[in-house]
Amino acid sequence: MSLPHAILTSLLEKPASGAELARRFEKSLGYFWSATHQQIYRELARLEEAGLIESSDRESTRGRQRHYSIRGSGRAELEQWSRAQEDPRPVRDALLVRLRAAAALGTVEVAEELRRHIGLHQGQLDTYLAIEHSDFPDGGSAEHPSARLQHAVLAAGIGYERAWLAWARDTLPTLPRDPVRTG
Amino acid sequence: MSLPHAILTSLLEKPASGAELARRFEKSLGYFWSATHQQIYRELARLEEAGLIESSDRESTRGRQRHYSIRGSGRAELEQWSRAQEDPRPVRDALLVRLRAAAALGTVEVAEELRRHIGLHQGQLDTYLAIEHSDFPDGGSAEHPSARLQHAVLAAGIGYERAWLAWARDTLPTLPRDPVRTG
DNA sequence: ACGCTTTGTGCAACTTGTTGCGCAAAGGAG
DNA sequence: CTCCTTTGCGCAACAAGTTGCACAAAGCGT
Repeated sequence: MSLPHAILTSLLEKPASGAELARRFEKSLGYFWSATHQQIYRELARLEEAGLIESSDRESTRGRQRHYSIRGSGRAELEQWSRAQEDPRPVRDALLVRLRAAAALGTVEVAEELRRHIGLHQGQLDTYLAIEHSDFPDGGSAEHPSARLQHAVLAAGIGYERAWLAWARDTLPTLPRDPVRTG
Repeated sequence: MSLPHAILTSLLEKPASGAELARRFEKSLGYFWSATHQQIYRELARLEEAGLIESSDRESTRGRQRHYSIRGSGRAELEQWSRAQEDPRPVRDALLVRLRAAAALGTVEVAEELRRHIGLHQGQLDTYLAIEHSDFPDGGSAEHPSARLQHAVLAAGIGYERAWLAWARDTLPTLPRDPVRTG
């Protein structure tokens, strides 16, 4: 899939230890490709075995910090992957399955859960906007290409959350037994 | 996760064989929870073993069609699940990882791939709109609750694709080495 | 020096999702 | 009837993702 490539990307941006990578995946990269620390450690081991990355391997470092960096072959692999064609994966949203189940059952109240999700998505949107404000203070006009791409990635997240919220706020008042609200 | 519940939902809407379910997952349900036929068969076996569904089990039906329908306990399980709280899963979009890799590499042309994805998403949007046109001809005002929910689910897909396309068309002209285009 | 907590690393087991293949039955073409 | 394709069912193997636990080292308060 693309977890190894996400790790290579992060290591290319800056070398790091496994724990540091895990922290990055909690924040920036993980917003659109999440991973647990176990996934990361396993993948780091594979990448090192494949010769794409290297580590400060003081012998028998169990419990000690290990620092990884990308090698030339890793960069080449990443370059090839980022040029390749890969179709988008279908969306997966359990909430929509539940709405459909609720429609088929006819007896389930979903408004409250929808409101809860609105809060969560609003929080995510706020996070994105805060990052945009701090990392891309100008309107995006005078950035150099690399910053533009990073900004574009962030903009995708912002656009997604806004669309989700707009849908949810349109949908909420149409649900049965739910008072009409204006978002 | 929620594959079993997606199957229960589909069986509640209408009993079916495994192949019929697989076809439905290609179409409506699978737009927001996809599954291969092997996943479906495996899950049907588990659900039957758990007593949530039942099948026309003419003994040793290898190669023959087997018809499944939901039982009372299955409906109860589905009802409980659709009432439960479950947080949304983080987005996963490999294209965004690739954009970020391209930003870090600084040497990769991504405009063409982005254009290709625009075509794919536009196709998906068209599909959704065609379904909306045929299944929900009136503006959504006079529908009964169950149809409203189904329409809301479809609207989520439409909103998602539109947001994605808007983002992509904003992003495309800002990419390096790419002529400015108006969407 | 001694515990206690936090951080970093990792194993093991499990669940979920994917890919590739095989086989049985049905149905049309010759 | 026989061949051949399509449809439905399913196994086996694998890849990806998750959960729970364990253990070593470092930092910290006492």
